[in-house]
Amino acid sequence: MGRWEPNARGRLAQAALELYTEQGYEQTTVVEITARAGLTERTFYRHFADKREVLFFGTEMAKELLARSVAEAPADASAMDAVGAALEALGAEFQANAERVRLRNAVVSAHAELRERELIKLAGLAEAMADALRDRGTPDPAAGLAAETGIAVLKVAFARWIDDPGRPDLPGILRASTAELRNVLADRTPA
Amino acid sequence: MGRWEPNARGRLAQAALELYTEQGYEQTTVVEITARAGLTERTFYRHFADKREVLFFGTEMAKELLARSVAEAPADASAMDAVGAALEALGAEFQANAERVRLRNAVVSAHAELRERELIKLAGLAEAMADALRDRGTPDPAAGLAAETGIAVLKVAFARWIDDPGRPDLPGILRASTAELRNVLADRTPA
DNA sequence: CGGTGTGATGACAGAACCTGTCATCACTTT
DNA sequence: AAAGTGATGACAGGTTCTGTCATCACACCG
Repeated sequence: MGRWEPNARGRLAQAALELYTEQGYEQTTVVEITARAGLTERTFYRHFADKREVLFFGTEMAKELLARSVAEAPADASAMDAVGAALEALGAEFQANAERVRLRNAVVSAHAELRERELIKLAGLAEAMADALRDRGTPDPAAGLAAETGIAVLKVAFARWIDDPGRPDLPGILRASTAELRNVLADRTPA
Repeated sequence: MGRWEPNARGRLAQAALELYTEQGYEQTTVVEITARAGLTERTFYRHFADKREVLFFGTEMAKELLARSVAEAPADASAMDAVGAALEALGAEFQANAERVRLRNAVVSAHAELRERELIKLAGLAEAMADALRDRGTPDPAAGLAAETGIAVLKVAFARWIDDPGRPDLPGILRASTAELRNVLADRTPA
């Protein structure tokens, strides 16, 4: 449907990531982004709530993936096992797009503003998992605890995945981190 | 030492909390805050990095309290026990200033911008605990996991404390939540 | 006692972010 | 062919935040 070039949203996101990477987030103005995408500043704000949001396109998809994975876990799986399965599904997705994920992460982690936005998105993911757990019968506060703890594991595992390009198996790191956490909680800190 | 009225920083923080409470965060401009404090806009930004930061005065103190509590935990305490002790110390502090904490929380939780800032502060608290754990010999990734998980417990327990004014014992809620988490991780979801 | 810092503040300009509002225009529907 | 729709452009304007220079009380120093 288009009098105009198609996919304005995608063009804006693409232009933004390029410019943020090329010359830095703070050095890039919204006008520059829209100029590269062949649009005007006002239109940028019709597609994205603010200058940060353009980098968090995929969050909604991640949320759905986590919620669906929790919902589809075997009925006899524990809450934490359902969360673990969801995390591994998301980890596999990250790994399948490793290059883009790493590039985006480099931009985000370099700017406090963007890290803040990332954290609230992660909180949203936790909330989605908690809701899905409650739907399958997990009571409170266990649902919230399992979900928040899952995000804590995701943070730690993701950081290790980023730091160690030689170990590309993110789902494996997630599984290992969860196991490690069980040890930590069980009071047997490993050597 | 002053040609000017003393404690400009405190006056600004006080005026800001008042105005945010009276008329809302978004409806309050920095100029209004400085007018009430008898200063100019430019001076506000000499004391606080931005309009949000003025609400996060106490974070540095909380960070020190957590780090100190972890460091001072018995040498034979596990990582998670040290984290638990630190959380309870912070919880006691919150409870001792319950009114102010609740008031501030009402403002923060009503605005996404402020929740973002809160989350990055919480991440800073986790980092401080992780550092303190490493100092006392906890290896990675256990240190990061224990710290991040501790913050996850804090979030859940704090929310319960806020939601249920009839149950004022935050340290107790923290201890119970940690115990509950051990159950969740041990795969025995309670009735 | 007078000169010279020093440090916090004021004054002012200006860039960038974000919003409200109305006009435009191709395409669709009736 | 007329009316409707939806995305975009154009423009004005408020707010946040920064850079820069001036001011002024106090401290220190000779």
